[in-house]
Amino acid sequence: MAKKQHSTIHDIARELNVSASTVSRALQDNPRISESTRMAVRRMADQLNYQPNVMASALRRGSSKTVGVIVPRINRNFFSNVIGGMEELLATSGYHLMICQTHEKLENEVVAIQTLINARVDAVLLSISMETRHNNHLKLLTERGIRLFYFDRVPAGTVSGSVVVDDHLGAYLSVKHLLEQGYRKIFHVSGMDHINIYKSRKEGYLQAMHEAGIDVPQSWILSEPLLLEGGESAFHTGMKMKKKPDAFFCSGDYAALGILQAAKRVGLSIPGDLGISGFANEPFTAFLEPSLTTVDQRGEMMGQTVAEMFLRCEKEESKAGACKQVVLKPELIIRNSSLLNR
Amino acid sequence: MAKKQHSTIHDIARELNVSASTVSRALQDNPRISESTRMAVRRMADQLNYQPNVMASALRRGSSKTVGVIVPRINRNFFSNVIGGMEELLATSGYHLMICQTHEKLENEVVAIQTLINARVDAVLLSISMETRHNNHLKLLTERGIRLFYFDRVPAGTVSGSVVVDDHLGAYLSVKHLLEQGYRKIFHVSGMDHINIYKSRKEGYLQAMHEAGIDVPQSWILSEPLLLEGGESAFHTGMKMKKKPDAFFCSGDYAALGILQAAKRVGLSIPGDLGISGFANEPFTAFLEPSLTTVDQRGEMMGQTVAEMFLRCEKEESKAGACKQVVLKPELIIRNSSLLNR
DNA sequence: TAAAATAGTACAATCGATTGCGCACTTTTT
DNA sequence: AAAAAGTGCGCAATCGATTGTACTATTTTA
Repeated sequence: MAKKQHSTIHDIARELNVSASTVSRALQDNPRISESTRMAVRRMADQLNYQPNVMASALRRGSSKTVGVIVPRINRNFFSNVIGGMEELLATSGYHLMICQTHEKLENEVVAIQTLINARVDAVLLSISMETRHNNHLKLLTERGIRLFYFDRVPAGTVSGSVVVDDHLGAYLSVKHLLEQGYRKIFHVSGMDHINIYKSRKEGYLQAMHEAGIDVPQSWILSEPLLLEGGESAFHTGMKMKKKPDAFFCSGDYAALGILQAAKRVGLSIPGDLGISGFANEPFTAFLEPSLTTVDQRGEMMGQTVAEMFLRCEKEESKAGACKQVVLKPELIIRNSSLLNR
Repeated sequence: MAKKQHSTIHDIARELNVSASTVSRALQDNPRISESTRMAVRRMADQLNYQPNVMASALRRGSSKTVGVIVPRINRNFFSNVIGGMEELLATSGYHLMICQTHEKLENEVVAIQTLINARVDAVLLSISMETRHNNHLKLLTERGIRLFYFDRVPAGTVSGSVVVDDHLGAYLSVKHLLEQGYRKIFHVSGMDHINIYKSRKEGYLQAMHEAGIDVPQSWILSEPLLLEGGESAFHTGMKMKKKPDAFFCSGDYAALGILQAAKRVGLSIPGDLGISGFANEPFTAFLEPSLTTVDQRGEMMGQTVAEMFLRCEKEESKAGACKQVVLKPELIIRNSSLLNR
């Protein structure tokens, strides 16, 4: 089978006895081209099944119609939702996604940034890795005039465009709900403080507790990896204390699951003996027994919102820094793991 | 802040008083360039922080160092695992991923193909949508000399390079396990037959049943959408029959979950009264009560394998068609929903 | 009616890297 | 010592689209 060549504007030009520049302008609806030739060009273009070579045009104008996305892991429910949301919006505006994973390693993040710079992406949408504490590598982007937008995980002190969910509020609502159910000794399993989201969740927790007039001793806040094992370990730490918790608010669903499993193993009833709430609304939380109260982070909407923000900035030629910071409202999803009085 | 320009091979050439072509060749380790100039070029390159413009080189050589990936949905556990696997491998070889979703619509698949052609991707890795029954749109790819590899969902009669999991075997193992547990009237909730994976799973089911000397009437095979509701509906259909099922083998985990929930709602004990097994090893299956027996499809490995296949073909200049079809071994994960005699 | 404005195109340079061909010089072969 | 082979590099064309400038009619204005 002969390899069919892509046709170019020159092919169209030759067929029509005009110049390539005329074809180029006609296809861009440049007003300097007469209606008649514009039409002729269009007709010939799809007769030849012309498809513009994006690389040629990208090379010329310096913009690739591609945006880079950097996430810790693609195969994490939240992030794949975000990416899904982005793709939907950007695809309709003719943009492509280029996706990189950091696996929570700063080193990979640096490489990814470099890669995306080389690919001459028009913008980078980033959720920083756990290890990221400075932003020297991000300066490379702004130096090259590549817009940078953050979502979900934003480095401390960021003023540039970003979309996050109101973690503080999510935590606050969740803890308030636990308090309303009558729980008092609510412990908190937190992540690491230098990641904004975990810090905010902790603060939301503290605010709800303070408003309820409950003094939270340091010992109630357990900093653990937000995994099954972390939850398990937090559960046992809590249960060994003289003043045992009657509920746990976790900054992650897996940690909450770890607690739930550990609690059931030692015969505690949930929510009777122990209330539990998590964070993220992982798909499995709905199917646990009891089903797990959690906070939905609006992943898909977050993706759409960042994408929208980028598109708007692109149109208005404004800087990413000038774009505001959007804060989405999280949704508290009340399920059985915290529903005492019904 | 002045926008720092990317430096080019011409900048390097000027500094060193050599020609751009020499620089280009030096950077490619072309043997016709002397060791000394090669070194000088290298040194100057990173002194100027040179980064090749991939678009320029892509334009010239007609290859973009990018591969397109088309999946039904990014935010589905299995597919995000696959993509994760691909990314890992391809990134280390300097390839980028461009990702499109079809949302199971043929129409979107056609658009995605066209998009990827325009982006001049070096290859397309595809898992077809539910609606895809012909492959006219795929011919566009081969006509343009773009390699096409399939994973997981392969159109009937495909000979080109593909990676699938042995669905037949997975189903066979699963059903055999159910039989060993003593279940006999094992019903099957299947997907649609024109998708190879569902067809294979059904055949695996049938083979295991035949080998056990059990005759499977048509009525035992329930074709339902593989969702919660589909499972629920299948459960009720089965329970209304005079000869009720004592187990269900489902081609999807969500359908299995639907059955599990429906069964529990009517007071059936699992696995005592009813055995259940699913397919896909969704994360939630491990946390159900009882935990769900299922088949793992090796998503990450599948992604790595297709990526590897592409890289190999690329190196050997062989055609995708010449690449063999790899069949991965699935892993039966036995959990409590089917574990009778312990 | 001559000058000025406008419309519609074409020319040619450009984006940055790649590559076939050829030139000059050195080394090896006969 | 002349011919052949090899080495190291530069020239210039090329990939396909974009765009500033120039050019030729045609139309409008003074």
